[in-house]
Amino acid sequence: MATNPSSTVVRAWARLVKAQQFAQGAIESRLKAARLPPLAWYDALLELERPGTCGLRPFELERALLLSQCNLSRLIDRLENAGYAGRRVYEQDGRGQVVVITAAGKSIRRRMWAVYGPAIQGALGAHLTPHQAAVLDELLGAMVAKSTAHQGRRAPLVAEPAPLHVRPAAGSTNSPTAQRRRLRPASRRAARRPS
Amino acid sequence: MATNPSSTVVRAWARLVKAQQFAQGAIESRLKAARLPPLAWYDALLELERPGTCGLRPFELERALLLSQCNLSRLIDRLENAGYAGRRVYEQDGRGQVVVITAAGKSIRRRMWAVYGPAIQGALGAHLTPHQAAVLDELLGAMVAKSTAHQGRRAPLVAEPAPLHVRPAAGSTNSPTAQRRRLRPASRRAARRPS
DNA sequence: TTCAAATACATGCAACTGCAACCAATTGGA
DNA sequence: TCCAATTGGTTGCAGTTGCATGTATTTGAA
Repeated sequence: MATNPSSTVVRAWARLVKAQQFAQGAIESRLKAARLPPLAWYDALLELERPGTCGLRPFELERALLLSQCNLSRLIDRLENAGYAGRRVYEQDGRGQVVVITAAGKSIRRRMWAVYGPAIQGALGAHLTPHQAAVLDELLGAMVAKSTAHQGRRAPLVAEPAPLHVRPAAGSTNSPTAQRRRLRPASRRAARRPS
Repeated sequence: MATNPSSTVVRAWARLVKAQQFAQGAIESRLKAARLPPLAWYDALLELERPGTCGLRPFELERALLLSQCNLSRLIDRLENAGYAGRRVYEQDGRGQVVVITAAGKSIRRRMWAVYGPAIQGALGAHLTPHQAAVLDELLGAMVAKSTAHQGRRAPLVAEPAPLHVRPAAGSTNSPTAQRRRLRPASRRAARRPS
């Protein structure tokens, strides 16, 4: 376990970092140029839209997004201030919450995908043949799976990144079952339009 | 160019992000546990140690490390405050500087590698066969090369991540040719031990 | 029943990042 | 020669992250 990596593994690691930084930089700057929210918002909104309309507990989002608890809490703040998500009390456990996506959240996610999708293609897809993409996908998938299973000290991580990106998401915007029992501190930061 | 990516490419992208985050998190936390500086310091010190003892201009480091200029300036501040690097005036151009690594910098880089190397192996190498590692390395290398060549609007990026990691680095710590003409503002932030 | 431990989430603080603005030296015409 | 444009680097500010801590609720065992 404490052995040194081969030079191939080291080079692969260096390139993994560079490739990710490069692609993320390009994507992030395209979103910014379109005056859209950052990537992290998209990921969160996508997760929230995924499981029907029931919403997600913050700690579930935390694992799905690989975020620390405190940062997730503040990300939800921002989404809430922007009107893209809302907090509901979790009836079965007074400590807990359920985070739900709003209609505006669904809308902005779709608008982001219109930029995000082509940006992925430009940063990754354009440089790979379909076969290369499949091989890369397989290798990285195996790595992620082993990482989460093996040394999964932080969190189990979401099982699959999953390709879902545009979906009807049948159901009403607000869950009628959540009765809004008022959330605890509620001393949230002042709202700021993401403009 | 504005086309949508295949679902395979999207999944590969999602996994690229997860794999990188996971590995980086694991590595970073191992360094922290060993009370060593963060990864970014290592990368910078490695670049500084690479080209003989002549040092590097900040804008060269900027491209090598994929950092913005303002952030690099502050990273150099931190390295300087920690005693791991120094600024020298660039005689041929009064605006410019040359950043050089100190003996302490070389020493800490080696101590970091003792943790960093095994951490790479644990986060990446342990999950890949040698053949898989070679394939991943190839694919990512091609991607990085195409990215930098194609839409290289930010910077040319370093040609090769290069495996060099433990090296004699023959030469004195301080270049005897730099005459220390005093650097401009010099109103640096107060030194803080990285401890 | 009661209370310590665990869980779910929030927040103060320091550090780090990106953006925009800035200053100084150099270059390149007119 | 002179001055506008460019290049090299720094800094103020606002926003984001990590760490440690705090608070409310629930669980579990005596």
